[in-house]
Amino acid sequence: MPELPEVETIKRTLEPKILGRRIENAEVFYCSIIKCPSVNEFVDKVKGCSIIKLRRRGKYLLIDLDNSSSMIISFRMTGQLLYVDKNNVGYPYDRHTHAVFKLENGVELRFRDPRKFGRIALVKTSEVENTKEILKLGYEPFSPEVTEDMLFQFFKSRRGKIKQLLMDQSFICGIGNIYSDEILFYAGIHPERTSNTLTIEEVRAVYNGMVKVLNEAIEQRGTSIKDYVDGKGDKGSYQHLLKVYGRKGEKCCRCGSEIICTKVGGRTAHFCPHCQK
DNA sequence: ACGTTGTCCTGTCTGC
DNA sequence: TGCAGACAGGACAACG
Repeated sequence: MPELPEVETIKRTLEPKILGRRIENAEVFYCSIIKCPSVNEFVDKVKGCSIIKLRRRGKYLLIDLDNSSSMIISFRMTGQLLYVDKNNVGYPYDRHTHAVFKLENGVELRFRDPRKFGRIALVKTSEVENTKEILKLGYEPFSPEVTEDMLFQFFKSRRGKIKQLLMDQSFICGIGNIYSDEILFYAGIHPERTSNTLTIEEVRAVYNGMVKVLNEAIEQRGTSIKDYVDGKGDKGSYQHLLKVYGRKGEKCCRCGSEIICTKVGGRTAHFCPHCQK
């Protein structure tokens, strides 16, 4: 679930709570969430370290520690990283809590994930950019290199469906199923349009939609449809502003036609058949 | 090189 | 009501 706006919100909500805090202990209850190294080694290395920096790359959250190692956290569909303060630290772990970081002053960071798809890797900070996960990421959507012209050239060079290209993390990272639908609605582009058929005007609309939708979603602190909550356990509110995602059968806010839902590359795609060509 | 499909999991929704 | 099956926001491997 967490796409760029959600991971950015998790980062922003955790930062003031955990920056500079020492990890006194760590416990892992579901071993598969630790991608590397071994669970024992992970716990040993993390123990006693202070958190010196939080970063986001695409949909990954990076937590730098003061022993020159970094956690690379992937939330996948249902992962959560929750700050638990002193008043709630006695609250028992539920069955979806797979790892706990006990911080100084008796507070905790709990990693929950009902679907168990989320992963945490621990690597040398200097090697973060060379890990398989991070290496394959393309541009950040707000990077200055991403421009209308750059998008136009890229779309021209490919023949995939526009929705799938927007979700291709090796091109632009951070956009998933929800925001690709919303961006394409904004742009008035059908999700199955072959990318090289887009005119420069249409690409401009996609670019503007990407910037607008992602910025608004960050402002609204993400989209909470099911599981997503930020680092403090609070829901976001962009779900109220979604125009097409999850609105199958409802009327398009622009033209009143019925929003429909199909599959594009195995993923659900919501769109207005009248507004999106 | 690219696109498609299956897999990892559990919770929830849909339809019979 | 109960239950089986479909389906879910992601990423990756295997295959054609």
